[in-house]
Amino acid sequence: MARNRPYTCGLDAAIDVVGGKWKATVLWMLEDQGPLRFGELRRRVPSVTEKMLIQQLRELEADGLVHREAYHQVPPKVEYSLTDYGRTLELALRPLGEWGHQNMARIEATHP
Amino acid sequence: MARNRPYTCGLDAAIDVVGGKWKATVLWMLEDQGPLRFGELRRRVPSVTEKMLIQQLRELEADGLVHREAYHQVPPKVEYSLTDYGRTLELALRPLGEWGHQNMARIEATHP
DNA sequence: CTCCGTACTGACCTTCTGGTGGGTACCTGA
DNA sequence: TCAGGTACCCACCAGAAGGTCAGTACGGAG
Repeated sequence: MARNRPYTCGLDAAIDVVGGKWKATVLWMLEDQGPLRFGELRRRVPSVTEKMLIQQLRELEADGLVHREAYHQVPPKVEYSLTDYGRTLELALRPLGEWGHQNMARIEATHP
Repeated sequence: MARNRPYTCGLDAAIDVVGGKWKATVLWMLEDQGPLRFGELRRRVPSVTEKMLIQQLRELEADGLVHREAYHQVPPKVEYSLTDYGRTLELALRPLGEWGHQNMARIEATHP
């Protein structure tokens, strides 16, 4: 995402954090469906590529929104979950998600 | 913004609409400071370029979020304001804006 | 002994966003 | 006559975001 510092308002900052193409979806999934393994997450967001999903997860992890738990097994197993901080973001995103849900038809119609 | 249809959740759709670099700020300004002329808007969002501001306004207008009122005068005068639909979006964005405001220090620290 | 599944990594390429620097038309005031 | 202010438009370009395709390590199944 294009950085825009210093932020003129909280909205800038928030969009900076959650503006990646898949981040909101990942946050949503992790809140909605509990901790998920990498592969599970991937299967739930069908059109995302592995590289993209990893990239977004790494960024979310670096921002402290997502926790990564690796189990040292073979085959490898890694679980992703929301941190408390991540949960506060998800909460703040709810109204926006509902807005999008309610207006989806209109958005699809007017938005190129 | 990168389109992501069909949307997997309302959040996708909403971010698609509001994800432009300056859109949230413009929405915010128009709600907060009433109808504004092009030049006023420009002065309130200092780092935006004219081209970008116009582009974002056009898109917001096409999405039905912003109303454009041109007065046929010389020198030209154009006023931008939120539509009712735009106001509902602004409302849905509030919690996110507050989240960003409250966590701005953390965001600036952890976010590259 | 080769193939499968897991969770990645890296090189490379394409698409899109945002930025620069020019130009337009019109009237006003100096 | 000529600069100044308004609200734009257009061609071009740089860099970031996103995508494709290949490859890695490890053990178990066949």
